[in-house]
Amino acid sequence: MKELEKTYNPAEIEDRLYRKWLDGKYFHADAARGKREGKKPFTIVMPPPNITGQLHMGHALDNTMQDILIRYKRMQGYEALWQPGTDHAAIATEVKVIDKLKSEGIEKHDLGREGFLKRAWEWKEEYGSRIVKQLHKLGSSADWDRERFTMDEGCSEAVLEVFNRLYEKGYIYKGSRIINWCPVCQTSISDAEVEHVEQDGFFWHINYPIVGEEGRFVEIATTRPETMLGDTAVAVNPEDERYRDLIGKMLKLPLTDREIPVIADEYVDKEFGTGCVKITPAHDPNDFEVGKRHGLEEICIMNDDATISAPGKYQGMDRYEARKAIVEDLKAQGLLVKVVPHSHNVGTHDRCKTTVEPMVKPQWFVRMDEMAKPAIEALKSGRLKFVPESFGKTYLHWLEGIRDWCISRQLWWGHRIPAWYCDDCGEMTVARTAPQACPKCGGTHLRQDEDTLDTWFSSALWPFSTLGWPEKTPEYEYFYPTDVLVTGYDIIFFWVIRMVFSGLEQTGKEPFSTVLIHGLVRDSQGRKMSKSLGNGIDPLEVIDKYGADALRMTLMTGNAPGNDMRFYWEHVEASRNFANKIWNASRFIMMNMEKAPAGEVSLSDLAMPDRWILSRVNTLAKDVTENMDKYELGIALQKIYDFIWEEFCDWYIEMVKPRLREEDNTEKAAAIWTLKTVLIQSLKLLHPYMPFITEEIFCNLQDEEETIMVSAWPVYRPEWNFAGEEKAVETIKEAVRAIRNVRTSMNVPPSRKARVYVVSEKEELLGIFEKSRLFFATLGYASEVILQRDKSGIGEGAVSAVTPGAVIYIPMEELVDLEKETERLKKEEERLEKELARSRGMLNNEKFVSRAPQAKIDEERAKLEKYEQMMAQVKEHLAQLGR
RNA sequence: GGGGUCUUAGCUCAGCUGGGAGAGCAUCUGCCUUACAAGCAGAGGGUCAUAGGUUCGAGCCCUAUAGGCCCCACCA
Repeated sequence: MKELEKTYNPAEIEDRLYRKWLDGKYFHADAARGKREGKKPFTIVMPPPNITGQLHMGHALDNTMQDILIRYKRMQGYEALWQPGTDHAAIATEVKVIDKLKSEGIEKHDLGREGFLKRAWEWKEEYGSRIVKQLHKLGSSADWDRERFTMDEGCSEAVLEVFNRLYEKGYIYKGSRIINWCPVCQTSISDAEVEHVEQDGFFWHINYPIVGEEGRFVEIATTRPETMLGDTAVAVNPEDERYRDLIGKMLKLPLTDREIPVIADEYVDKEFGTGCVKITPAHDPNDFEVGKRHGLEEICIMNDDATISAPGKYQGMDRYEARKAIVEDLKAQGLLVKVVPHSHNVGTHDRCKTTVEPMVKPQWFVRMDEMAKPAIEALKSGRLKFVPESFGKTYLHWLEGIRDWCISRQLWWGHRIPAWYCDDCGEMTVARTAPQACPKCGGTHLRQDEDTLDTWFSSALWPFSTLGWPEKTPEYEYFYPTDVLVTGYDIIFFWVIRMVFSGLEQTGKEPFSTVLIHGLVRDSQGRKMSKSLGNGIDPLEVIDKYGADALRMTLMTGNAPGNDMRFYWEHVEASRNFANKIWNASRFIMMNMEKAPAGEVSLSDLAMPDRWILSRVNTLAKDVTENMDKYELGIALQKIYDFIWEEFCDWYIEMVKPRLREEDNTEKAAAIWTLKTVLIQSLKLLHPYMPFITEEIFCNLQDEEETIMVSAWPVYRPEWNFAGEEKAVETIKEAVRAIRNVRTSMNVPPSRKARVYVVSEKEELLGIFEKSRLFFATLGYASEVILQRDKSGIGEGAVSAVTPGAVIYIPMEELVDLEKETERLKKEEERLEKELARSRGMLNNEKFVSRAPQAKIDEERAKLEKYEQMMAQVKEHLAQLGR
């Protein structure tokens, strides 16, 4: 045991302790050891941060929650594995690397695929570990020895295996379908990556002339006039009387020399627009479907960069430029009927915010219908559950309406699609390894597909690929399926759902049983933290200034699952203050431990307050455990906070001080033993939340254990339950509060001590005060405590305070202000009156008495009795004062 | 259009299976009481959005309404 510094200095402590934990291998989980020692596994896979990423508040919250759960379970004796790793983040990384190359004056395509990938790997080596180091600063107790990367050998192996299996099963196919194309990133993206943004635009009403009927037109309305170059029909609703005669007629497509038919399709809403819709199968997902139904030609009119490819005057123009030109030309030809302002949802690429261009391209897809079913069943059966539950609905809703997943990306950084094409016969071969020759014609000129896989394809396998799957490794056997997945609600679609169906399909099991969802950390004004706004708070800055424990505590207090929270520096300060509080309480306790009398202390030696606090911390352990098991991390923390600050520091330590000043005796020894014991219990309960400060104090406090990290989690002990003492101490506390209250209202300074009379007819109650005499006097600023059965000898100038079962008198001759005293008593009378009315109302209600649980009724009766007693006392006093 | 969620003290938020409304910060009043002024002791402050309903009893459950936020969706 050594002395602590006078003020808590996190910076000095945190790095040292983290190093110690790493060196001690405390984060390491081991399947063999777990099995050998008969421990139950507990596993969390860390959502792999992008290698492009820097630690932000979202990571800090996400990882704090995981660390809390892992540390908790580890202390409970589980073989707790927190599996970390990083994600190659296909698009994000590719963009970064391209930017870096540009700054060197190099274009991606100048380097070629090989050269580019070499640079990308270099980039990964340089920056990929940055975020991992930042997670260390947070105190994350992940098993870093097992750190994985979505593109490492094992994970790539898993990707190959899954791709092949799904292909063999017919769940992966290649096809020319309409997909979302990002003209800036020059790649296809999945539906989940499209963000719909409300934009102000226009409805252009355009007349399409009817062939052979001079002067007759069909008026269509469109928000995207430029796509008319790719129109291959105009559709009306078959039920629409207005246009029935038009069906089958041909229209002259303005600005082109093409003629297109009028077709009938249910898709058209009679009520919307003009009831006539131009159909552009190659550039609109709905039109694509209509086109398929009617066998329409798909005319692609755009290049990959969204410039017009259709031959003619618009060729080469950007899509918006072309829009302008086309509108002008239509106007010139008198075909533009009107322009109506119209706001509508526009699909944008979530990463770069570019407006997505629907395009028909050959891409790879995963069929979702079959795999969605078991994923839906997993939730419905309860094998998979969300916390909070409401997110289960989001999950179901998405799965029930799921469409095939476009998994091919026109990027270089990622897992290359394992398909090879024969130059000789055109045969396509999907395989686990590059085929030597074409299986059909035997040709040896094989080219691998140029595309790579959606980055989420590999993340979807993360819970098992990181454990060695498809090999049946000891880790996979022991730790899989994992237990909890912790993540934000914003990536349920991207990731959680895909992990669930992948896990079910490949391993036959849900990859985890619980999904713990948290919200966003917003700025103090409630805005999302973002780079563009510049309102982000850097978690590392918070750690530097206040320590990781304070940051963690800030993120966890008052945070309920799924709810967003706001970040305030004031909250960090409050957390820091709490750390300081514990620090100083510990300092005080250790100071006294040095002066502790020798000898063993047994439970029977404990005084009333000792038993009280021991009983309280015992209950706390039980409550906190229950809350944590229900993932109510914020509630558990609040309880720990309240216990340490109020019950332990403000009450117990103060109660014990007088005893600590005495000569060595059993009572003093008992106090010191209790202080130490309760502190240790508290530190353990707090450790998952504030790992550093608890470890530092724990290690200075005792010599038996090397770390709090793997010390035993407090469990409820029946022998520490002292219900009688709990009640007794509550009585004393009420009396103390009453005294303080009276004194404050009389403006009596604490330095002025006074005699305190406790008057009660109850022997038992006087007995409690007798036992508490010493600390009661200190807490109540008493020069002397006098216990008696009646009011004799107290004199006139005494103020009084009514507590249940006893009345307290404090002689304050010259300080007594009759007016104030009366006022105080009247107020008390009023309060009691209300309570009595409430209580009597309940008990006089026959239905309450007949239907409420007996315990509730008894409780209420006891209260009534108590209030009646107190009321009688108050009235008596008022009478004495002549009021 | 569908779904979710929120509305509780001046501010930010908790409130577990329904049983006397809580915390932090802020405000006010006293205190440097030898662990802590990053502290101690007190105090004020809430028709729990509104209206119905269920119940002996509702901040909590049900219905509707208003407002905020979010997600999903193919109305061109």
